[in-house]
Amino acid sequence: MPKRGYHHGNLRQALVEAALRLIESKGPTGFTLTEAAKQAGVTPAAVYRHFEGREDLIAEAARQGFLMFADLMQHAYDKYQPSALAAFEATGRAYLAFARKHPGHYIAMFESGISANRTPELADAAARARGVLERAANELSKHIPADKRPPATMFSAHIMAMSHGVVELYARNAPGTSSPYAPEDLLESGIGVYLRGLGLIAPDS
Amino acid sequence: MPKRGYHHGNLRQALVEAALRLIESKGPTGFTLTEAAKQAGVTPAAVYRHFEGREDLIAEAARQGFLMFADLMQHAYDKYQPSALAAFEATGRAYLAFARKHPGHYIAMFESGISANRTPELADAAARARGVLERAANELSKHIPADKRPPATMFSAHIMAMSHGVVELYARNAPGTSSPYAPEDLLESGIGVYLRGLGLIAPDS
DNA sequence: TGTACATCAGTGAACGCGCGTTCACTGATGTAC
DNA sequence: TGTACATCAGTGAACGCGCGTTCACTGATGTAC
Repeated sequence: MPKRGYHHGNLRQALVEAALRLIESKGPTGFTLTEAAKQAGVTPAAVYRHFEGREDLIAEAARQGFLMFADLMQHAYDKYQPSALAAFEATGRAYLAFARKHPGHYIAMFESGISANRTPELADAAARARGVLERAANELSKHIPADKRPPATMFSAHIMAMSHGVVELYARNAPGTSSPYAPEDLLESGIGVYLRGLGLIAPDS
Repeated sequence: MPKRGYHHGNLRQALVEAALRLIESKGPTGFTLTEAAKQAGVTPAAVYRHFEGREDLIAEAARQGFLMFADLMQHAYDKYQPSALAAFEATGRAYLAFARKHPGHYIAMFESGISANRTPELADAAARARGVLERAANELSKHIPADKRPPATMFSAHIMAMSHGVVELYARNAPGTSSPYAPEDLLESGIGVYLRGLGLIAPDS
């Protein structure tokens, strides 16, 4: 962390990290260019050497998030290969694990109001994450008879929806909204029922 | 709409409605006390005759939303009785219909950062909405053999998660994030697979 | 019906604040010779 | 190695803005007699 001297060293990334910390602790609304600059030990004006403005900084945080997200899911998937089922389930668990471990990134990606199509770089990163889950769904769906197989994109959309819903409704919020179930259990059991519905798990287990 | 004269007539509700319009068009972040007052044809200071402040106004909008939400789901449920299955599916459709028809309310309820436990009134309204879905889930789960029946609260949590996820990921956003599927189809098919997984729909249909 | 009065919903001016952004600048760093 | 110079990352002051909130006030409305 070369900070001595007039120049910062790696201000761009320091700003992204400060932004992530702020987004995590204050929500996307509470995040402020000025505050991020202050946390990075720099004047607000310095931010404009590295980003076009506030939104651009959030977008970069989101982009890095999508890349990590994709890597994490890919890694989980690979680890449980060659079982398409186990690998798929691991991918689902990785979804929630990412949201828990990197809430700042998650919020920047999904709750900041930044469109995933804001820049080509951001769109690419988002598509890469989506691609991991879709490939996992695609592999898994080969185990369903072709005539009763839903499209893999629909299938993965269902899983993303349930995962995102669990994160938003049950894994966020400190107090109060408590459900009696741990988010992990909720998601795991929900995906289990769903996969049983697709005939991928034996009906009685 | 009695507006003539010095007094407004029904400023409290006019402010809630202005807030809903603003939240819908600008997001929870874009919503402003000052702007809501202006839209209601009134000085910002007048708001404080009816609400404690900005958050309190949003909370009231959310409260009204939860009540409407509960009514809408209850109505859908009643309409398809006595078939527990049809009634449950109708309730799921009502979820999405509400989110689509009343985006301002939906955002105030789920995306504004207002805790559902902020006031007893708000908590009651939220609990009432949750209760409708849980009763529907409970009725339906009676059709599952007791030994392989998941708790109705978990069951309804799964459905809420998937519904909320579909709303957030596929039913919001004007451009870009387009999935190839209509949110209604996505949710209906997702719930269908899920219910099949519970053994509530014949495995081959 | 008419008058006196209490209530209280809304006014308007003011506040302090932190925001995002701009600008001309400065001085540390890296490079060419 | 030493000097001259170009680059460019960060400064600091300033901007205009709209925010949420407060306050003493005013005047329309409703009520008692």
